[in-house]
Amino acid sequence: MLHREVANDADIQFRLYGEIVIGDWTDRFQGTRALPRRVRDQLIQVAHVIQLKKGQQVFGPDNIPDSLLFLYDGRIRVSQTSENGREIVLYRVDAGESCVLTTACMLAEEAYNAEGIAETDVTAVVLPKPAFDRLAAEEDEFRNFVFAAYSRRLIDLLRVVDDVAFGRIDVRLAERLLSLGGDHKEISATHQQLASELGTAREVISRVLQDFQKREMIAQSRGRIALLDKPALAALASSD
Amino acid sequence: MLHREVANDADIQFRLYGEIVIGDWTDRFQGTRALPRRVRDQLIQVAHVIQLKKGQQVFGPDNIPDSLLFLYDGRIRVSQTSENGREIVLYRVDAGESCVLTTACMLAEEAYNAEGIAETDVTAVVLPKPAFDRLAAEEDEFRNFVFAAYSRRLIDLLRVVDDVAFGRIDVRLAERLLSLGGDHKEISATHQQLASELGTAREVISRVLQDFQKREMIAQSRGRIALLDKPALAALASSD
DNA sequence: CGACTTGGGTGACAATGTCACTGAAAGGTC
DNA sequence: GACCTTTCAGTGACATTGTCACCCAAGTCG
Repeated sequence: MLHREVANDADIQFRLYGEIVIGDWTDRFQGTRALPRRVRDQLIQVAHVIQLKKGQQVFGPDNIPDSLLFLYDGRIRVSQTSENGREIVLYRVDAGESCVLTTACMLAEEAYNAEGIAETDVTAVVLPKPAFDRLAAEEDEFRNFVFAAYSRRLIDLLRVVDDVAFGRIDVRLAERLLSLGGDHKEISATHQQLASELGTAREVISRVLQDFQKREMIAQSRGRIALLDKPALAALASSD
Repeated sequence: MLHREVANDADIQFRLYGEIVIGDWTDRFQGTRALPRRVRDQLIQVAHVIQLKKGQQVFGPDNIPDSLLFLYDGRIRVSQTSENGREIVLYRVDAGESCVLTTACMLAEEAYNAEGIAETDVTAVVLPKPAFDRLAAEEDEFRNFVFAAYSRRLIDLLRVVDDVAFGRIDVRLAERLLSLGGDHKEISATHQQLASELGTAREVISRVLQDFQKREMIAQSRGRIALLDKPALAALASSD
């Protein structure tokens, strides 16, 4: 334990005083992989790499970076919070994708209240706006990559609207439990966190989970949910 | 009346057999106005103008044009419909804006169930994808225009999510009544249409309007709503 | 006039959100 | 271990919103 803390301190030192070295990140993204070697080398020059700890804010209402973010490793959760504090997850940005929402705001010059949180430790490449502009102008591959990123987010949001406006809460919860669970049999999440996923209240989640438990689809303990009967959950989830 | 029908026929003939002539449309859009004269003349060559009657579908799940639409005149309502037939208006595209959602779908290669309806008679300029690509590559102004259009839609959708997930229905309805009314004192809309605006059910709208009526903020007759007390509606609308 | 279509009203009930409160579970301190 | 604090979850009462079934009124058209 002590050993681990020392290691962490060393990490931080490295982050503060040294250059973070990762492999050729331009290999990692569809939009940069296909570029000529010359351009990629330039990119590696002008962009810089940042690392964020799990839980750190990547962007938010008060913190709008004027650059494009390439997510090299990790995952970012983008969510929106209402005035009265309720929250809803809009989508997640996975490694290999870029986070266009910040650029969106820059261009539209309108306020919005979405924020991005590092859901895991994150390594990302920050591409300053001038470089972004130049690339978008000169490289077809890159431009299409960016357009596709925008498009994906638009589609994601259409889905969220559909779910929130027309979906049943039990169906949505079953769906989300499965997707959060992935291959695992257990999820580590509080009721409040699940409520924030779906944009509802904790009490609602508690009630629905009670119901799931009675039907023996899940088992609960503090902060954990065991997925006992995934097929049943899947059946419920697809009954929309 | 007969006279009018003849005129309409003539219109259609003109549309079918002649070129529709509108002024220099490139003057109408931020993204094209700033382009060099040479490019604008080329644009006018390759793009073609279409006219749609009020109520016609501009695009939909089964009808995805692979081109960018510039809305020269009129208004398009973009909405989404659930499986059980409920509908919600996502945003409106006004004259001078472009409709990027269709291009979004092309790029993301995913299905979605949004559709665009001409809310008035519409005149639009269709820019084929090759020309779009070339412009996006070569002209900064144009590229920024397109990015800005995407951004605006993203922001619009964030707003819809926020409203649907966290907003009260009476507040949202008051808001929408005012925005639909514009400068006028009266709105021509059925309860069902208002329900489709907000993604709710007709009965809900009926109830809330009854309430508004009791509070003397509006008066109702079949298919029409008179806005009697706009300040009161505005107060309610901004009490979110 | 009478049949038909469309728009709107209503009551009962279901689903979801809100509020106020309770107690249980985990961690830290002495 | 005993005590305290914080976080997490359960619960009942109630408000809001959505669903269903059905009715009636206003226009339309023969």
